[in-house]
Amino acid sequence: MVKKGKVSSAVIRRLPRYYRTLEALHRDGAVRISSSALGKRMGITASQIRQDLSCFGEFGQQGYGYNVADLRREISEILGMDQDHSAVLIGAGNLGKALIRNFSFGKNGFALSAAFDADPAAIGREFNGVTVRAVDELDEYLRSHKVNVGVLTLPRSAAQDMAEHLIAGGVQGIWNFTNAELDVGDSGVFVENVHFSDSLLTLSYYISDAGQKAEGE
Amino acid sequence: MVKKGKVSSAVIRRLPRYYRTLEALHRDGAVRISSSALGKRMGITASQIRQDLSCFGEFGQQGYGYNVADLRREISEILGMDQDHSAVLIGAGNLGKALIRNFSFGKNGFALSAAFDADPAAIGREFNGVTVRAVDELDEYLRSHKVNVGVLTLPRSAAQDMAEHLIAGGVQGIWNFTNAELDVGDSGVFVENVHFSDSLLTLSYYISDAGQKAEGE
DNA sequence: TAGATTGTTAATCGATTAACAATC
DNA sequence: TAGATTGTTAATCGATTAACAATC
Repeated sequence: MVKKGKVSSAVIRRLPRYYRTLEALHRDGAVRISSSALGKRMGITASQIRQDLSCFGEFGQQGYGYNVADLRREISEILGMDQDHSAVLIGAGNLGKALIRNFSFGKNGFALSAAFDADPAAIGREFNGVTVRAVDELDEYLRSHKVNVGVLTLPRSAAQDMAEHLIAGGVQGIWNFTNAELDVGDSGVFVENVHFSDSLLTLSYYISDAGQKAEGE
Repeated sequence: MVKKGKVSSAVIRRLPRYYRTLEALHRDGAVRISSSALGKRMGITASQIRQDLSCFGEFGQQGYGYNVADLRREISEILGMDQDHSAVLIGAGNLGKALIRNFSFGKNGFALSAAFDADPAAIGREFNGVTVRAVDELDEYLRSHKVNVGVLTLPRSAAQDMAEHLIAGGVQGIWNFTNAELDVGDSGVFVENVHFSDSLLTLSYYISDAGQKAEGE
């Protein structure tokens, strides 16, 4: 049912939001929704929703709209949420611990299987069922376990080095919380950045004296 | 020197990255850079850089390029980094504490002046010079202090309610780390979302079986 | 000066929106 | 059936890239 050509990243970046909205609708007990109702709720056009979905298949029914549970499941499959991805986290400092304890990897289709840290004081501690190991053990761990994604929550200075270990270890993606711009060469590894700074500076622009004109998201 | 019309959000979202790159160049001792060299480093076209910058003024010199330190400062001003913004954080759980301790608000032009939490056990504790207060005191705090931005690092269930307190208290922006889609009505308050889930799901798509075609950022 | 590089205008490309026949 | 709503094609809009005169 899921066909894919080359889909633009603009479309891909909207998929998680569709998923999240459908999840909320489902939680509220909605059974069906039309593209126009969904568009109104999300603040985008019905046309865009239908156009986006048409990249992957036909999920609706004329005169009816979309079944909420079905469409949610379809999108979750498109996003690969059913593929039992595994992840390891590197850098069990404040942010790393916050992710281990509060972020639900499971709900997003990931199993967080291990965490690593360079600080001897952190090693051996366990958070939310995940034990912190010595970073020296990373290479060996990657050899003996299938790991799809490495999560980088460590100081910028160590980021590139650890990224290279992850790439050598065969990960397919890096979820990068450091401020570093990672160089993955021609490895084909996908880097998804979460740059807190960039985000706050964008906000800064819009609330600053000169940026007043443009409002909204 | 800084002129602004209505600048597209595509341009705005690139500004922090320009700033970050110029910051790195400056750290490495670079004095001047041309749009083509900067473009090569960032993986975008020289044309785009010149086009982007032209929204705000003329910062270069024919035959020379741009002075790194000057352009960095110009962009920091465009982003409002010199405007002494203040912020309060709501929700001093793991993520909130991680931000208080690790994220440099100061480097981004913000002073984090207070944190609030609903849990009595958290109240009174101090992290990185910021004391955690009872969330009941928020309204009064906002009345007696000028606060530009509220940072939401609390459970989704409480997010909308707290957003409304922030809006009533006169903030201009909300930095939202919760998974909730906030409704700010016609307040004009700008919401900048950091949706971890959306980010990880995007990564999930690109590393999943069907998403293989498209690589790179 | 000659070469390099800007800022800007024009051309291209891609993404969003509108329209509508198909059909549940 | 009649009304509603899809999937898709065409039209529009906006963003990116190319080209080039101006000039340091």
